[in-house]
Amino acid sequence: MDHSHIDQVRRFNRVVTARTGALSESYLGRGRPLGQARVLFEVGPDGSDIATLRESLGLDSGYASRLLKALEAEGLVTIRRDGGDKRRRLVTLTAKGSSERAAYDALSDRLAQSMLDVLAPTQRRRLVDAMAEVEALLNAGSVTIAAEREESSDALACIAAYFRELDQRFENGFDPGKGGYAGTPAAKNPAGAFLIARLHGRAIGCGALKALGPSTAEIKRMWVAPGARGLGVARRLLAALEDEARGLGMGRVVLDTNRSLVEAQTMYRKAGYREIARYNDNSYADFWFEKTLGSAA
Amino acid sequence: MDHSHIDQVRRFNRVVTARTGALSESYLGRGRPLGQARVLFEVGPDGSDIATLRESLGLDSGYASRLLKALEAEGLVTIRRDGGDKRRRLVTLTAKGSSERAAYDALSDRLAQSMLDVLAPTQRRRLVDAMAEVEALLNAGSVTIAAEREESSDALACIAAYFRELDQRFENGFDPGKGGYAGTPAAKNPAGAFLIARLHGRAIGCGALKALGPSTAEIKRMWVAPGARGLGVARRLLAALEDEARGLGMGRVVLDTNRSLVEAQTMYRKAGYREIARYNDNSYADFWFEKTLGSAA
DNA sequence: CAGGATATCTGACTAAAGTCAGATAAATGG
DNA sequence: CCATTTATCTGACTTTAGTCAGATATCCTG
Repeated sequence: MDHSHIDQVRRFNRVVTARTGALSESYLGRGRPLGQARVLFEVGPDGSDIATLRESLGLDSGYASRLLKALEAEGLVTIRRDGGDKRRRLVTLTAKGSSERAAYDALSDRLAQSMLDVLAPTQRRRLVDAMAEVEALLNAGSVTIAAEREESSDALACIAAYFRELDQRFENGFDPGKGGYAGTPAAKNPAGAFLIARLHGRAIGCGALKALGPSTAEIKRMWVAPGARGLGVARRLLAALEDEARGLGMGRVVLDTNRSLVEAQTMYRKAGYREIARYNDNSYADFWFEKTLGSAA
Repeated sequence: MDHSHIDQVRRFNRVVTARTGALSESYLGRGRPLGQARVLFEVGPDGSDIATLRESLGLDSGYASRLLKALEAEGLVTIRRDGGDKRRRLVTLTAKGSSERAAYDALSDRLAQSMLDVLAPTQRRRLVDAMAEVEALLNAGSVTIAAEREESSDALACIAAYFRELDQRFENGFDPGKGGYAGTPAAKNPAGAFLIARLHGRAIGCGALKALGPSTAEIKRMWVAPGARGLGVARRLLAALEDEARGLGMGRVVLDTNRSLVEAQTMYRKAGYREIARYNDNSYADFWFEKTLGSAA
């Protein structure tokens, strides 16, 4: 890889950590160790249970217990049994705790503010836009893709969102029941797969594989949530589906698409797909593609 | 200010600190406390004196002393007297120290690498570009502007760079001795000022103020280093010069500029300057501007 | 209902980070 | 040359962060 890229990233890391490190320091200004401040903040306005806190902050059980006890002694939180599972304990902020938390919140705001303050409106806009871009692309690195059951609630939600989008984008709308579209669900078709892309646990995309014959699989239901587009998730989903197909011994994948999904067609071509003749009777399809799979990626 | 901007900055801070926090953790992987690792890294390939280390890492003198002693005991650095000032001590890496430092360097590289790895080339480019933008704009906040002596070496270097640039950009070149350009140096003209813009100590821009009469000052030698453009430094320099003029009791500032400096003209107009008739015999000038100064900004 | 799993707490630690008040030696400024 | 300042070191601390091995109470499963 180009080393100038790495240098830029390192320069970025240096500058940004110097800036954001100021936040931890300003937190200390309230006379409370950082650990306690972080817990107080993480409890949040609606409270939380200890297990969730430990999970999200990565704390040892003993350590968490002591931090909370310190906050309780200061009168910032109250800890009580969970009504359902009596082993669990729920943490909620007292009035005093809420106002302390609000103070930390204000400090975070002030730091953010101070990054923008010195800039003119034009530069401010540019900074915010660039930050959004960095954030999105860094998050892209945390996107995981894994096979899941097609009947899971996340899978169904993805498919529903996908259908909804098709209905909006196709010239004459879209009805999953019509047009010879409905395929055999993967459950009834063992030689298939359903992949879900997740970002921090949230499902943000999906794609399905369905066997058409002994050596050909069809890719269907490729969808990426609008907020996660432009991050290469679709490209990765496609590659993962091809890997699945390869794993099932398939030598070729095909897919169809509608003329209104222009970005998809561009992506398919870039991924090595080439247009072929109609291979099914899906009345929503305008283009058909295929790709021959090599033995390895 | 728009709160959505603040929210974006805070989201950015969260995501980025989570990512860069990984660096500290990976540093711990070499079995040495972070404090020691940071000192070892900061010593750098060419060595450093203790005072500089303390300054840049913000360490207490006792703490620094102990950290260095630990590194010395491990055989990673040697500490010896400064030849000149014998109170000072110089720290240099041993061969072993250099290779340890290189290992930390490689860890930083690997972290940077890992941020890029998962992305496709297109997204990689976008991330690097956005990072460069964020870095530059955050640095813009650290730019300081202060009056300095016009004869200081940094001031002279700025002016030299400015003249060199004019020579390149003007259609027929530029010679500071010719064309009625040379003004009375500020030193001989008490009612004036010379401002330098600095980023982390480095001079990155300048601007001078020279009295033309009891209530009119001229702005000259406005220059910003090419690498620091687009950050609003010129705008801030201009505003600072106007403040200086105001402080000197001036009610009006004027300036001249060459037709090839298009961005400058745009900036002047945006800052409230309006074009006036020729007021001097500078043969390099094509446009003349003035601005009436209110009592407060 | 027995036996294991879970959620939390307690006590007993350790290491790291950092602070503070001198002590020492060299430099600097009148 | 004397008083100050500066650069560093030493010893004696404190606080924070974090770990680990039980102890306890509750829940879940067969």
